[in-house]
Amino acid sequence: MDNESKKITINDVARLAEVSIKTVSRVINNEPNVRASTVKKVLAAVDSLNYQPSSFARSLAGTMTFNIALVYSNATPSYIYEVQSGALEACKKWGYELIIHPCDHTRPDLPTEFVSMYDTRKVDGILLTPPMCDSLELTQALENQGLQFARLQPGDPTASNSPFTGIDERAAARELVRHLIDFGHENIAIINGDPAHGAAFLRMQGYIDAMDEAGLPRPDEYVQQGMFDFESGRKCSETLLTLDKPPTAIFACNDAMAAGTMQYALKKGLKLPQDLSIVGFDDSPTAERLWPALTTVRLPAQELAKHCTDSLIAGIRKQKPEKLMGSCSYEIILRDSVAQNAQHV
Amino acid sequence: MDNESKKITINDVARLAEVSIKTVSRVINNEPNVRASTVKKVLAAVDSLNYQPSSFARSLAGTMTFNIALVYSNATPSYIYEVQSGALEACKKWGYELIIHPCDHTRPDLPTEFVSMYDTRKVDGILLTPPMCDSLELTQALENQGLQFARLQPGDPTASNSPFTGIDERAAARELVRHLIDFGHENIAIINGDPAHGAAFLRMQGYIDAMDEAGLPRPDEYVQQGMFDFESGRKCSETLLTLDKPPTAIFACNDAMAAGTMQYALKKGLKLPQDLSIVGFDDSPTAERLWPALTTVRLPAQELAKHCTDSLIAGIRKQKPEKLMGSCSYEIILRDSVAQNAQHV
DNA sequence: TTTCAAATTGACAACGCTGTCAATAGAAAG
DNA sequence: CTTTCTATTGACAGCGTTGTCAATTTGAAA
Repeated sequence: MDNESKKITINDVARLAEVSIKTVSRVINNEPNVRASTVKKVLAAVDSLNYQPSSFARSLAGTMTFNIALVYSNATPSYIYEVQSGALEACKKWGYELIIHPCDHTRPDLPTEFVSMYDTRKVDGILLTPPMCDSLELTQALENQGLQFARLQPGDPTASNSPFTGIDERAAARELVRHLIDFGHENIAIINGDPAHGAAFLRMQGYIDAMDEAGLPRPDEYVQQGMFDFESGRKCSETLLTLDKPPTAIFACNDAMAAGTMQYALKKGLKLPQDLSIVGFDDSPTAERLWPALTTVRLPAQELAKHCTDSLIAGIRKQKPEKLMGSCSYEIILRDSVAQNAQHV
Repeated sequence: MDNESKKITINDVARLAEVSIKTVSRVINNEPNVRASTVKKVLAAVDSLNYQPSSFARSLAGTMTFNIALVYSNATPSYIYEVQSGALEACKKWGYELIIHPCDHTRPDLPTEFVSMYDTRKVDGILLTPPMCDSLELTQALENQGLQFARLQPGDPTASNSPFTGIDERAAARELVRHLIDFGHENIAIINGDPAHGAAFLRMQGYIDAMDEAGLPRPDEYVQQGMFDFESGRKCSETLLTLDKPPTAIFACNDAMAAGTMQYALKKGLKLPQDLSIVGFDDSPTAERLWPALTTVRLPAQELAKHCTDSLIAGIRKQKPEKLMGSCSYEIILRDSVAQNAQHV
């Protein structure tokens, strides 16, 4: 324990290493053109003194803030928690701080708000979560201002050439619906997600892919528009299950809506999964706690966020990211909410 | 829109207001001994220029960092999300930034880790969430170092004279168990939470209060030790429900364990709530999504965190907090997981 | 050996604010 | 109308870095 420890500055390190403070600064920042032997000397001094550069001074004097903003709007707590954990990991690796910035994605002055964070030098870049990563208006505004950002789970990666990370939502949804079909279901409905989310579109496409491949009909009334929340899941399932010819399986585009569906069905007295098979998407904590436990696809949000943040910072520092990738692998989690179609021949 | 806008500094404001930069600084920081008319002039200049002080320069030059750390360990995502939202609100109000700091509460060098955040001037204070708010070793170490902190939901508020906020967990638990008793239950078991959490102790006390008041027996085997997680809820309920004389109602000390209990019971073929009444604690998002929807007590985590953070910052700034209070009100949320005891006379 | 460009290093002035302390203005007292 | 005290204001030196640019050293070519 160091008692009476004054704050260690770059001057102390410079003195101990017998170089100028500028050279210490160069070493700290990995700048080129420093003799290897000098680097060694400085590094030795740094950790002998346990020196930690003052981020305030660095930000004030330099051009970087070493801060990244995580912006989210209208979010699922557990999703944000995972995203944040991943982003934090990447930030730690690079020595960045994560600024948490909840906002409202429907506000028209969002671009201004973000650009201002950048102009006032609060952050060096922004991590855009859904649905903001899908707003062309927003991403283009940011691009025009030369603001660095990365997109988590964008519906259309090519909508911007900023870094992005996601899973192949379309393929995952297709595979999930295919699973239902394999269980003999033919009347499969979908509860779609908030159209502001690109993911909603992709999941719907996956549904279409699987149904069309199997040559199954997709009547209009089997396509319900939800909003990714529990309540909309309930409402949509009510509509579906009171149809003359109700579906025997429902693909809810996320777990929250699947939970709503499940609760409605149970309340109505249906036996699950015998009378109705349900699948969700996300593998949220709730999924395994329901009964029957929900079959869903695991969205590795933490991993995605980590790589996305890593790419963002790498871009800012003009270095290579850990892994060059826009896509992570997903996993279908088989649980108890799907059964063989009883009406099947 | 300001095109070509250079960064506005305190100098610009001083020039416009025709005062020295020091006077602007005084106004910005609400320091005393500035003539009212001067304050007005400066304030006018400030918002005419839309001036935002540089937090870096402020932190570098002054003694405050304007940062608060939110530390958590081993946490429930939705709980942390709520806490964070509340803390963020309070921070915004005071112009502080929230530093998110996940950690491991079992590490022996936690005190050192926190003190170091303070010594290296990363933060001005720390918001301690459960179970860290209950570690005497930790709080005393922080107190000895003169580090400012506040405790969210401490088991024993008097364990430190630092600010704290919570609900009356004991009374809430008592009321909840009372509810079960009112429904004719006599064989009521409890699945206790992680003993590292003071809240677990208080909830248990509430159970004891209610049972003793009603003159009901509390056999040892009706008291199971859980860990606040889903899995432990399952395990404990298995033990309880395979007893010779199983309980007709179970008080799980949080919703996650209640969900585990519910899933086990359902899997076993019990009819809920007819065969078994279950109550939880927290009112987590999962609670309303289960079927039957869970009767529980609403823990206003966001509100608690907001006030706790407010008190923390107020203490740091040596000002009065918005509300002087250690306790918020809770609410019993009646849903569908409790039924009249069928075995009752 | 001499020469010259490139590599390496350092001196010093910002960066935008606060702390200290001295200067000034205003109010109360004589 | 002075004098004294206090409220108000300003000048200036940091805070701990990085950016700029000049100085010095090095290495290879001449």
